[in-house]
Amino acid sequence: MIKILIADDHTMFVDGIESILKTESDINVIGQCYDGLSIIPFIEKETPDILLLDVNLPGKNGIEVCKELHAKYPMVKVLAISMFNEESYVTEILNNGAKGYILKNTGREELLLAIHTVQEGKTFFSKEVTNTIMKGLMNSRKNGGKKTAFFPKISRREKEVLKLIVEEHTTQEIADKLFISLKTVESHRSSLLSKLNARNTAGLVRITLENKLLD
Amino acid sequence: MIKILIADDHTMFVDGIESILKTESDINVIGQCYDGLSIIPFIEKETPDILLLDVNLPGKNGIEVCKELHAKYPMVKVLAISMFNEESYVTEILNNGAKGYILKNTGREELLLAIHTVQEGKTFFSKEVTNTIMKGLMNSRKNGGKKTAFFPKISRREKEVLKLIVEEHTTQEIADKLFISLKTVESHRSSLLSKLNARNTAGLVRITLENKLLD
DNA sequence: GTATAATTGGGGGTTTTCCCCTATGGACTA
DNA sequence: TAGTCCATAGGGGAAAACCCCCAATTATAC
Repeated sequence: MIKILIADDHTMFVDGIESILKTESDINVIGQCYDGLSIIPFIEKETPDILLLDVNLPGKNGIEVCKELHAKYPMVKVLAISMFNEESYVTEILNNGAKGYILKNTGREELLLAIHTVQEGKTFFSKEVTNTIMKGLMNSRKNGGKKTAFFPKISRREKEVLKLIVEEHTTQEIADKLFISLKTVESHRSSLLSKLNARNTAGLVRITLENKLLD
Repeated sequence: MIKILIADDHTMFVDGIESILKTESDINVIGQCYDGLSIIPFIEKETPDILLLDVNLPGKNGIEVCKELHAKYPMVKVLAISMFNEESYVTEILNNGAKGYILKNTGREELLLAIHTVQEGKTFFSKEVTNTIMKGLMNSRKNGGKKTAFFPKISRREKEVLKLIVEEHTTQEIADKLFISLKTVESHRSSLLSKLNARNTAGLVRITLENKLLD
């Protein structure tokens, strides 16, 4: 019996996968998570064999979850699911320990095949994803590694602050929401201005949206 | 027996909905379409009671399909499904004859409720969508019901100021560039804040970019 | 195991934004 | 012709953002 945990913020999608898997006698869905933050606590209570993990999750994104999970619970096999065949997503989550990557437009048969393949300790990718990985490898050989990173890495906390800035909150409001001092938020703001090379809040918001830094 | 046609390009999602609906004795899924172009031909052969229609479809998008369908086959009730609670999507597809709009993060129970409600000839919206519609209505009443602008009209000068704000210029710099007084620019800023219903510069920039107000 | 980075926080100050008020001339329009 | 919007501009004040300085603790990476 393969124990599976599903993590996706789209309820209807989670219900859908569950309905598909329910008909399989050797698969047991032991739980659902609708955001990134609840996954680790769930696994601390009950360990699944496979985690079906959406790459774009609210709270804490799939890549971060995968990283943490791979360190703490390496026996849990992560099968990443995503709407997008995005090179950056694929590469990053695979680098963080995911055993497979399938797209949301793959069918029932392929989903079951992916689950069984991953359960046997092998890796599984959708056909389209395989192509993407190939392209990625070729590019990285051409320019010798990382081609992205136009921006210095933004930390977890900075990203939280940035999100609230974009949502029109003032520094004081952000401090209250995050239970930290006004001065700390000002620190993060100033790091963000410097890292993103912005002159003011307007620039912060523009650069964030134009480069989809919060997705 | 309610006959349903599902149209969504994400196979896994289609399978999911189908699995959910299969357990209902009064619902019969008569077909699946994975792109916009195949929907009308299908309906010409076999007419469903309800079309579960994804707003973002390859080939021909959901809004166009809905429009054509509403003209040719008004008896088919369209229940729009989308990943996004986007005001423009919601308003447009409802203006083109859709009977309901639900998000992909609504659960199994709500999906069934939506189907039964629409089948009775009533309309159904997710809670979040209702709020979006309300906002849209308020805006469209303000500017006399024009469908293009969900925001009050922004004047030529205001647009110039807005552009410079997004480009990270301060009020003083904008005044110098446009050869007008600081106070005048402040006037325009404050009109913009009020018209776009923003709290601060961050909101101004976010709303501008999200709604492509400068294109 | 030692750098490096992240997170936290404070003092003190300047600049910018935001808000209230008023006001005038011109252009469009009901 | 009166009413409304637009663009212009100012006084005065409160709030927010931005800029230096600094420093402690904790992660994380190499």
